[in-house]
Amino acid sequence: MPQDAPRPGEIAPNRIADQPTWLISRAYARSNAMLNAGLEQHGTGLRKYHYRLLAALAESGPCSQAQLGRGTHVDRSDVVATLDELERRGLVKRAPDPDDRRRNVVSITGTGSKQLEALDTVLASVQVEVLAPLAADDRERLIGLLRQMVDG
Amino acid sequence: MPQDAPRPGEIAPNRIADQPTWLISRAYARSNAMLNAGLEQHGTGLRKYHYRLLAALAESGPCSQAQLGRGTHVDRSDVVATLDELERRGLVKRAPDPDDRRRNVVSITGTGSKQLEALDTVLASVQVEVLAPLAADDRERLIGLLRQMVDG
DNA sequence: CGCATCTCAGGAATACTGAGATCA
DNA sequence: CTGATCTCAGTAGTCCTGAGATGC
Repeated sequence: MPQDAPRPGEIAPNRIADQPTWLISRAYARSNAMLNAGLEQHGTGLRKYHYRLLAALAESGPCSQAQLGRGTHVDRSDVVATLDELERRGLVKRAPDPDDRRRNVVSITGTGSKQLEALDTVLASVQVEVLAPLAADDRERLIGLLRQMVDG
Repeated sequence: MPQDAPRPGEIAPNRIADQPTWLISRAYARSNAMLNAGLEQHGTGLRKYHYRLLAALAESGPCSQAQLGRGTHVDRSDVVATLDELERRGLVKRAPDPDDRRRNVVSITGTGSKQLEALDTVLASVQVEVLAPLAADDRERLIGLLRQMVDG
């Protein structure tokens, strides 16, 4: 059981409570907890990195590991390990690129697409859960502001 | 050198790009990078946890380790290790609580307060940097929405 | 040559769990 | 006895770095 739930009358450092870095960190912890709970509920042992790579592959089609890493912000080193895992489960395939023999062409398999669909369903409800405290128009507003901040 | 900078024409998974969990994760990565850069520039080797505990102590006065952990969302186990480090540097003091002998009363020292002041200066500019891509009124809006999300 | 790609080995900070000893 | 506190030991996932081998 988590023993660190805030209590009435406990210290809550106002000095940092309004700092964007603090709020973003809190938002991330919250969002991540819900995301991990969703992934765990799915029960396949797949995690954030697996999902990111599968989603990118499904959307953009087969591509190299380097492209995959850049598009999903997964480090090149972790791409290798995550793809090892996905390949072991038969969710993706690696094949040498005949046009550039440095590269692997990674593609999602049929099994992988099915897994991804199931994951998408679970994670869509996580998105709703994350934004639940906000009114409908505030959700769009927050998304817009965040996108502006990370893109700019 | 980071090789994972996005390139024009590279895959950018739209399927997940508008998901709150993704945006929050991106925002956190960005904010955290700036925060860590600020802390490193300060050059004392102090990190997020050290700062959180120092800030909470300065604001709320001496308190127990459990209170400290709950107020700052630092795990009880990490509170111990972080306080060990802070105490070793003379930035905080631990003393047994005469009223409840299970507890330590933790307080910030003069040296600790000075360090905290310096950290506050550095980190204040990080806050500005994090919000830089947004217009002035959007910054307030984002802060309000985030607070609402993490509090609700 | 420089540069990109894939892989491996490993580090560092974050976040957490379980258990034991102590004490209210 | 129940439950809180402090401590220790250890784990897991995230994020990152350096270096080697290969190929453009």
